[in-house]
Amino acid sequence: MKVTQQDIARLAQVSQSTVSRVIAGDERVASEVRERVQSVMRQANYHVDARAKSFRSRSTELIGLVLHRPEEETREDPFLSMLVQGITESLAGSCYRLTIEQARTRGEQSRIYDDMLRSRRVDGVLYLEPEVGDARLARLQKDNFPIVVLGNPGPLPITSVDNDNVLAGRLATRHLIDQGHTSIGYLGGPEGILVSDERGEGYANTMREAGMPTRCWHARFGFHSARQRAYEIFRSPNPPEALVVLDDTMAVGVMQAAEGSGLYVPRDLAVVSFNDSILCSMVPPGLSSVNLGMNDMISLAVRRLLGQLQHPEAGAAHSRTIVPCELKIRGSSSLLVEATL
Amino acid sequence: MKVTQQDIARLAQVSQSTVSRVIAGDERVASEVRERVQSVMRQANYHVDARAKSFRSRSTELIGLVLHRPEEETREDPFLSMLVQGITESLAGSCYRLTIEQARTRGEQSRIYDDMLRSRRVDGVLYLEPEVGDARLARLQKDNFPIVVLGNPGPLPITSVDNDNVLAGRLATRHLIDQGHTSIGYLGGPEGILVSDERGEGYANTMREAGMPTRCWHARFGFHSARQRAYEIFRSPNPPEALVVLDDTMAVGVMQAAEGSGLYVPRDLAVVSFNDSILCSMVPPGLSSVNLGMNDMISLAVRRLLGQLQHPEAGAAHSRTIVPCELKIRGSSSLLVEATL
DNA sequence: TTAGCTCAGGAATTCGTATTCACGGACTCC
DNA sequence: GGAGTCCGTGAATACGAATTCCTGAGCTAA
Repeated sequence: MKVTQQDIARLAQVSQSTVSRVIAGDERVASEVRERVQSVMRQANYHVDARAKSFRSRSTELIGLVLHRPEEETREDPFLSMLVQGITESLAGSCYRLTIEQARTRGEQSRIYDDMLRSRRVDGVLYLEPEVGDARLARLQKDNFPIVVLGNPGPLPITSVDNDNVLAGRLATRHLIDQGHTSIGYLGGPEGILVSDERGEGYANTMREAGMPTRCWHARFGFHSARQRAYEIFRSPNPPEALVVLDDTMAVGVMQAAEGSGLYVPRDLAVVSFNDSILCSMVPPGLSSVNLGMNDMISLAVRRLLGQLQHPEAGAAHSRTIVPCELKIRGSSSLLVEATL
Repeated sequence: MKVTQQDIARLAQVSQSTVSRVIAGDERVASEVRERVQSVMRQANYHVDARAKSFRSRSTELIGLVLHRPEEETREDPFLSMLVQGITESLAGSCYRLTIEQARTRGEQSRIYDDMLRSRRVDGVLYLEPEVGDARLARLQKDNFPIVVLGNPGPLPITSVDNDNVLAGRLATRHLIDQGHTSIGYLGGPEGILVSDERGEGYANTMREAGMPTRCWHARFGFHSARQRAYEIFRSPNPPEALVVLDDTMAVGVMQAAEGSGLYVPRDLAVVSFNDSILCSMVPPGLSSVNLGMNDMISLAVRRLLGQLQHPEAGAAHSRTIVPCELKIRGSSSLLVEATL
């Protein structure tokens, strides 16, 4: 049957309290007793019952993350992989672990976060990309749950870690302007996606400041959709000679469409995108891309959350951190750069 | 303060037991009482305390997964993304959720699985790619913990879901032979990786049966390492005219090295790899790849595990399922196929 | 009419651990 | 040398929900 601290106590001729103290590493237990208890525990193959422990100590030692259901195209999304690996790696060494749920729809996400925290299934959450004006998030914040937002919490006083998508958009656009292009377009994701809009905003601001006209297109996420939209763009009356594209996957679609349309990259079409993923090295002539510091962002967010969990009293303080981004220039945007992949 | 069933009971003028019964959906509660209780719960914004519930009902409603630390190159591994999305999606509708931990080393993985189960942090696990002769896994099996292996459990009587890597290796090789190639090599991962060895075995068997000599190379995982190794291969005295490569990412590295070595794919070098990921469509002229049915494998494994959790009495029975694999032919292995990406 | 049965719901118990309180002995300090 | 302090340990309690046991009311059947 199940071995409990009671059993260990009996075998080691001590009380259950002492067993608990040994496990907790309480200094006040005599080393002789401690060793006896530890030896018995080892022999009996005792493991603390996490359920009882979390019940009694009021802590599940779990942090939560809610994804939303991927579209078919984003099943292989490398960002999710980075996210999960980054979080679990940052959690190593702490007592906390990660639990993940999936929301069917965008709106369901906040419902699940709410339920997770209120039913105490987790001690805190990494809140992924809240929607603007998320009332549930606001209430959770008021109730002082440990939350760190990955993205933009809007006006809410919640600790957040984000990257500067507007700036990233500017960097990409500025670079293309510096390369001498004047006819530069932006290909974003579906309308209303914050990340896409922000990068587009950076693009638009920069173009306006340079006195150049802006041209924006939208496509669904993923390679195929971007490729198809790019074909349409290249067939249009006055196609752009450079494109800022929402992410690397989509940019690869664009480059393939360029090739299929008889356009050479970067001579006939320059491309810059975002994320600086491994893809950028994979496709000739190399894809220029803005590195958004995702890994830093993730590990920083975890550190912030762990901080909150360890110092719950500091509830009032919150911070907003923007990780720096950096443009990596490769062959897709510059003839000067060798095809350094 | 915290709202408990006690509080609800008081407000609704019933006993705590009745509140619990209402929550559990017990038929025997009069509908009038039920509605009163439910209304009070809603007003008080009551949420069941998951910690107390899991303590009392002896179930955490969590299933566990242990990753091992990625090498730098596999941080963006799309397989992990598929895995997490597939699992969480398959779990939707059940009461179970996913929790993920990371092992620093390959050997630590089984330690963590062991601890998870023995300390009852999870109700069951999806056991990823056990090492051959994993003694800890054997003991867990004996102790009747709910486990489904994703991969090969060896001789252990544990339910498992796997793909047939040997067959996949055969399909890839057979195809290259059918294309008229005679000098076909295999580029695998690091030595001792089961998946790599199995695919290599399929390759070797097929070559032997066709009376052709085998040539195997190894590289570390990832794009860069494969590219570098491929350059070396192409510089060698008698380079192969076709390569079976461990996975798509590595195959892209190979194709890039081919281009850099003045070899045209598929004319001078044919390439076939495994996974049939989105990459295959991304790189010209399209990468032939064996689709291993990962998505099916994942959702099947989850279903099996849920089955075990719901029918723990059927402990003795175990099954082994092999999901079918299928070769997708693209431009990298056949001149006949248009560059259909 | 009464023994027996059904049924809704209350009272009491239980799960395994962490923690608080209590206690006896050893020690310190004036 | 007596009062106060510290220390190691055991006894007792609390955590919140699920569950078992029990009760009293209403019903059926002989």
